Amino acid sequence: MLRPSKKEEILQKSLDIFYRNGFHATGVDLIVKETGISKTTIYANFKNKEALIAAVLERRDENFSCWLEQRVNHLAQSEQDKIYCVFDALEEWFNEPAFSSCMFIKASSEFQERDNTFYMQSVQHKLKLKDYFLNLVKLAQLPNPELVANTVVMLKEGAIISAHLSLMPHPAAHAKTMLKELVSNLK
Amino acid sequence: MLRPSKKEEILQKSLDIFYRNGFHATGVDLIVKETGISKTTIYANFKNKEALIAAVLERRDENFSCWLEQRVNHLAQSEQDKIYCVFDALEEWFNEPAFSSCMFIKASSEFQERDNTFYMQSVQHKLKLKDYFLNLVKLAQLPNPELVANTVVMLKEGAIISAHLSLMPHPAAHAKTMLKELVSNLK
DNA sequence: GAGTATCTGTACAGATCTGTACAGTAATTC
DNA sequence: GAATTACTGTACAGATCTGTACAGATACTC
Repeated sequence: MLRPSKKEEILQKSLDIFYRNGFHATGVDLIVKETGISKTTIYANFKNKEALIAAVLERRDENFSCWLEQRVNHLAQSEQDKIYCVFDALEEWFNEPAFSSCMFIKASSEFQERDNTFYMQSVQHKLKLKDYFLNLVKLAQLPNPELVANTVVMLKEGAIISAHLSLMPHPAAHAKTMLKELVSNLK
Repeated sequence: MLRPSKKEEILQKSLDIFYRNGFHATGVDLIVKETGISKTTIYANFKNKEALIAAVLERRDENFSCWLEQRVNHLAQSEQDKIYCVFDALEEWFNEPAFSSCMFIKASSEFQERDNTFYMQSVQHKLKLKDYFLNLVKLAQLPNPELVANTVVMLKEGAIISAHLSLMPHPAAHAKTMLKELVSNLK
């Protein structure tokens, strides 16, 4: 059996490299160079580059969902507050030096066919988050939770693009304000 | 002198191919195959693939801005209505069979370095549209035009991603509703 | 410490990609 | 209709990319 630590190392470092450098633009030789792990070992752990990308996206999905939930739980003062704290967490993310848009927006930009595995993984990630938002909205006992969850999705995606392209200052804060105003109209 | 029509043909058809297939994933040989124009002629008109992409993005910027302005002018019942009709135009765009996200979101996904030419072209395109929205907001005599223009940008980008990944039904209509509610709170 | 599993390094096959060379063809110009 | 200009087609150099082969080194196991 291969030791799990090597596979983990390849996965984690590849995640960074693909996030930073893109999918098509990143060759396996670059991963070899930046990880210091031989190409033979990489191909012993992952059938091919596609399998590595699939694993990277799966891991990213877990990492991001987990991180977001933890930050929201930490930042929120109450159950009602959680849905708004999503945007405080986003602001933290945008302010990280390594922030460079959302990995799944980038994946679905490079792999656009509807039947492409990576495109579908991207959709699944976004729908999973939408479902999480739906739960938070219900937790806050807001009316019309499906609609509000869609609102949160729209604001989140808009904020990510706005942050990535520096289209405005503090996009997440602005999105949070927008959400609060929209919710106050519902009541 | 080369006839302008060939250069035009290369440019227009390349635009479609890059939009559909991505930048890294599209080789010059594919452009040769799909245009029926020889590689020699392509390289006679464009110094290299980079120059072709730059020209494609420039053209896309012109096409999209022009198309949006025309659709808004056609759809709007009044000057005050124009800013909201941006989202009616977006809905039309999303419903086109060939719709596949925004070319500049995709360009900035594939070319992420801040000093990359294509990344910068993408930012410029988005800022140009933001300026157009600012003018429409002022035309509608809304308070705090800078803020509302940012709101429009955020909703537009969020709607594009939501449409591309099919995260909800009618994202543009939802965004339009959101904008109207937010504006009604300002007054 | 012998044997086994894991990893490295290099080398390379085969595909693909950018960009160029060049001979020949079609169209324009004078 | 001769000369120039624009375009095609093929071929290819050189770089790069995926994936494999294989010999040797290193670490783990009993």
